[in-house]
Amino acid sequence: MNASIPSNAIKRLTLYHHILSDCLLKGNEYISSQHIAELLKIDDSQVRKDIALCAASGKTKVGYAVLELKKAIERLLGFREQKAAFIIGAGNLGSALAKHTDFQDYGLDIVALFDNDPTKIDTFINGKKIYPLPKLYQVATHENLVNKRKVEIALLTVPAAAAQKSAELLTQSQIKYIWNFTPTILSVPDNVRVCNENLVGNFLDFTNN
Amino acid sequence: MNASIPSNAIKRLTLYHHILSDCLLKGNEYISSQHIAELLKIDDSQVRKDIALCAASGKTKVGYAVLELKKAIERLLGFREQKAAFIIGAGNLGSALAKHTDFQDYGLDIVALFDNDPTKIDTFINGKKIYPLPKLYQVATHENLVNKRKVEIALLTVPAAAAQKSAELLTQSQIKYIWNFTPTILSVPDNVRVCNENLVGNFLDFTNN
DNA sequence: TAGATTGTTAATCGATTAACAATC
DNA sequence: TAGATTGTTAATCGATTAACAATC
Repeated sequence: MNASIPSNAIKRLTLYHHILSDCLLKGNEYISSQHIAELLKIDDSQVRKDIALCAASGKTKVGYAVLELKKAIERLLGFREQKAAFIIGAGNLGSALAKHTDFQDYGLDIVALFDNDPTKIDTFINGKKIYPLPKLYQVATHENLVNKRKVEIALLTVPAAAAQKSAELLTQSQIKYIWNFTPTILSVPDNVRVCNENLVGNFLDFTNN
Repeated sequence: MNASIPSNAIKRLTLYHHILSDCLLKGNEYISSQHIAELLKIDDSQVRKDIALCAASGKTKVGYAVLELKKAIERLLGFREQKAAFIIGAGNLGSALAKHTDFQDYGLDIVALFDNDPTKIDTFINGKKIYPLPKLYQVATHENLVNKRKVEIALLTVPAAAAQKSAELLTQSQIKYIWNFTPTILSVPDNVRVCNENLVGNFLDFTNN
């Protein structure tokens, strides 16, 4: 919620949070910055600096209280407050994301899917209904079929060829954030933000460096 | 292939490459750094600097030759040379990745999938066979059932609860790169590299900034 | 005490942006 | 010519790492 947290810190804090959840399961009460750093193969002073952002404090000689630190991260990143989102495209990827249990825990609430395949319409994935894509505008703006909540986020998982057209429908439907899982560059108005889930880029970086 | 290319540059160059493919389809012969920058909402001198890395050169007043630049990026990032990989977990996410047409174009060649579900064994996804997970070691090291190619990369798409155990099987099977799509932190030996596809982190960063 | 760990400052390193001469 | 664009250097900005006093 605080715009001044660096992107990289947000991403690392999310990973720390995963580690802390693990610790709780294992019954570990304390963890040191060094231990976290080791698991992620990063610098331990970086870990302490990131933790300082959440105003959590540790104990000399023992480290950080796992439960307390976990809650501090949750407060900082604000994932208690749920954000509603649509998934556009109910293929394998859309389905996988609709089932991704973590999203719910981290503040992303998938409220519905949209697809063009008639055999999928009105079926459910993980309790979430699939609507016909042409109904998006209606669902998003007027009828508010889904919990009367304002939905500003869409996960775009349609085939590449349909991506730009879908993006246009999304902007017309007052979506403000498009999380783009397709391997295409979308052209959208300035008031819409796109985040490219650049899988190929991640792969090339991973195996080249 | 050149370890000195900054991560961010690699990721941006991949996006430029997507844009260039689009241009070709549309029949545009030239593109300016400004135009690319606009599409990605970044700085135009950044684009020129990234392009300088591939030793491609543009023309004053007209920009860069699309086809030439595209090839230069391909040379730089080396995705002509295919790298073989396994997908571990043939659920929705694994299936989606197995069908992802882009991977092939960018040098990632999925050669087989592995799963524990008996109903999936010996079926095919996008022409790629699904093997029983316990056979991984054998396939990866001895029999070399798959094209006699050395496979060092695995995409991990199993349920979170099975992630660590799968990672151990992978390291035993001489996998060197684990692209981790599960929301867990893996503990692996130092000679194995893990890349965490941190979806939740990307989401939090995207909607907070 | 000796040793381990935090919290924080300073130093380093790298990435982005600004600026502009050169070019066509 | 005037204007647009590259290529590159310099300036800025931000992120990571090193170092170490304070603490228990």
